[in-house]
Amino acid sequence: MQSGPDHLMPIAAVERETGLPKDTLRVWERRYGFPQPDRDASGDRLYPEAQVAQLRVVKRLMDRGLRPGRLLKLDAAALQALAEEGAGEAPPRSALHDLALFLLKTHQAAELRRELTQVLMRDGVKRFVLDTVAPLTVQVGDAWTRGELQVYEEHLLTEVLQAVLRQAIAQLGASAGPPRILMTTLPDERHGLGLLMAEAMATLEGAQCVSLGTQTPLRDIVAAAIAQKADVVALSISANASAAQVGESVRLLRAQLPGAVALWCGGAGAARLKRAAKGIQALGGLDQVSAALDRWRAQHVAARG
Amino acid sequence: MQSGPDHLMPIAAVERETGLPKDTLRVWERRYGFPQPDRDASGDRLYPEAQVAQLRVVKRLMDRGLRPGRLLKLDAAALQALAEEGAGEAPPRSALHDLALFLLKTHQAAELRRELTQVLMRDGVKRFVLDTVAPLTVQVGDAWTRGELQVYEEHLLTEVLQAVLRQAIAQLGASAGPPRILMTTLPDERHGLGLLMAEAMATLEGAQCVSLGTQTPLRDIVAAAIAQKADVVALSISANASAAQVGESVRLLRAQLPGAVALWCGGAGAARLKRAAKGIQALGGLDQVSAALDRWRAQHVAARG
DNA sequence: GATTGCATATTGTCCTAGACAAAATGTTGA
DNA sequence: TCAACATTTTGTCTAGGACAATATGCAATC
Repeated sequence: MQSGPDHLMPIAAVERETGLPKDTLRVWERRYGFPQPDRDASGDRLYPEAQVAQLRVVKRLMDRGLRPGRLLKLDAAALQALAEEGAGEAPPRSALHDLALFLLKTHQAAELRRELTQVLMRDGVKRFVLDTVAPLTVQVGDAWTRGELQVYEEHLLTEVLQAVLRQAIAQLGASAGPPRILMTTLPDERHGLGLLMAEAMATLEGAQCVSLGTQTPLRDIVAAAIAQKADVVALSISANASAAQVGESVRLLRAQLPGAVALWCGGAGAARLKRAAKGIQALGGLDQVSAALDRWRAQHVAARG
Repeated sequence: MQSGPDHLMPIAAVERETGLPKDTLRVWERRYGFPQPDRDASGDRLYPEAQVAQLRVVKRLMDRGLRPGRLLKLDAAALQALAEEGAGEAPPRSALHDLALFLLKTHQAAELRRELTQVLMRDGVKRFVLDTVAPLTVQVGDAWTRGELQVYEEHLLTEVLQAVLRQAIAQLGASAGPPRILMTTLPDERHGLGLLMAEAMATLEGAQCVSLGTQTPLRDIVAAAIAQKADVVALSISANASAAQVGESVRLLRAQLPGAVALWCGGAGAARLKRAAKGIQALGGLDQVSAALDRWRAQHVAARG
């Protein structure tokens, strides 16, 4: 992050940095009076770092379901208070997390990977996912909100974590039994880390996972579910996706999948699904994967036995 | 890819699909009369698949350095001819490539990875990179141009290839000696595959590579080069990046790096660097990594001896 | 009380047409 | 052959309006 209290960014940079489209930034300025960037000699917007920081907080709160109409009337202090209030349980900040963030900022990807692999070996897959990976992603999200982390540094961490998790999954895969779970995300979802964590948890519990990766078109999900004779289709839904779009997609998917195939949704975005329609099961967290599997097996043994 | 001869896409979808910003699409229509999309009831643009296909070809040719002013006057046939002419050596289409594309389209990532790893074991790292990975990326680029591959499918292949290459590099790393090479990309470069191929080649030749991953800010490259006591800084530059931006960045980097540190540039974008300024060495292809290393070692032994 | 239906408010994205600075190209002179 | 300058090309930005999709508030019903 460039320092200097009066560091100014053009609108395209703000779009990259915050993920808010240029059109949206302009219309917010017109409607709500915020952000209110400076202008250069030819009238182009130049956003002070402070406003960009506030926009990051706004983005974060919107991902939790709050709406811009309210947020953009608040000043920086009120916004900050709201963010901290809603943050829920203070994330346990460990020495490992600090080390990871440091390695990330100094681009020592290989070192970071080695460190994480070591933790994985020491704690085992389950504890690694629940106590290290999941909190780390939260920490990194917070660090991004505070402007301490570049977007590409977040990408780098994601890459490293994915590599470590894949390696872990590959070493588990041998003893796989039912149910067969088809894991993927919806077409506009680009976050694959949650998916991978879920895959690790499920594989650990002895399920047989087949991952299609991210951004699979609905028709392909359906086709693969049938071709692979999946018992369960599991979707990972991040906080980014618009609730409406997701709801529609999930409903459509449920309609097109064979009735016998269960549909599980996890991730921050899954919590925002209205009342989960029948035939759609929302998992509140990674720790519920195990319970969901137990339930499925109980029902299935009963049905078959 | 949705079929149907009259499949229509809104402008946002075209942006996603082609990588051409909405603003650019609109100004091209105003200036050159192409593309000329249909309109829906409320006047919003709807692009027929044929025009999107042509836009993909235009994008491809622009990455080779051609300018839109010329390209957009041509009709589909002329454009196609130009594309095939410039394509140079026909890429050797092997059975493996067809298999890889098939596995990609059916989302069988794990299977694909297994297949590629097998080829890697059979052929060795050098032949794997030169004969399999590099041609495969070309094939995939072509397939994208023809609209046969979704963007996310390209991402998926990239991920798989990166995983396989990383694994290969990790197993080579033991016997590393001079020169120490710091490998990375410029800040706006998001393609990391070329970097990884280069790293594999260099590691294979006994060099000691330290990778910073993609999108490293200039200051961080300089800082890392000094901290790591690098002999060489190697940049991977894809066809996407604007030649001017790249030129400026490279010049700046050269100025800030210690004089004793060599600066190597590779990738399709490196070829477009004007006359390479003194102190900047452009590598024309992956097969030149080995020669560049030999040269460096010869000079360095001579200087020291 | 919980759910459904409908009116209202909010919100993101798209539109037009103009402007301008940065980059590429062409031209001139050493 | 190279540098300096003029011209054209090109991408990105601006303003203010519009509209459809979504969320919210409220009434009516099971």
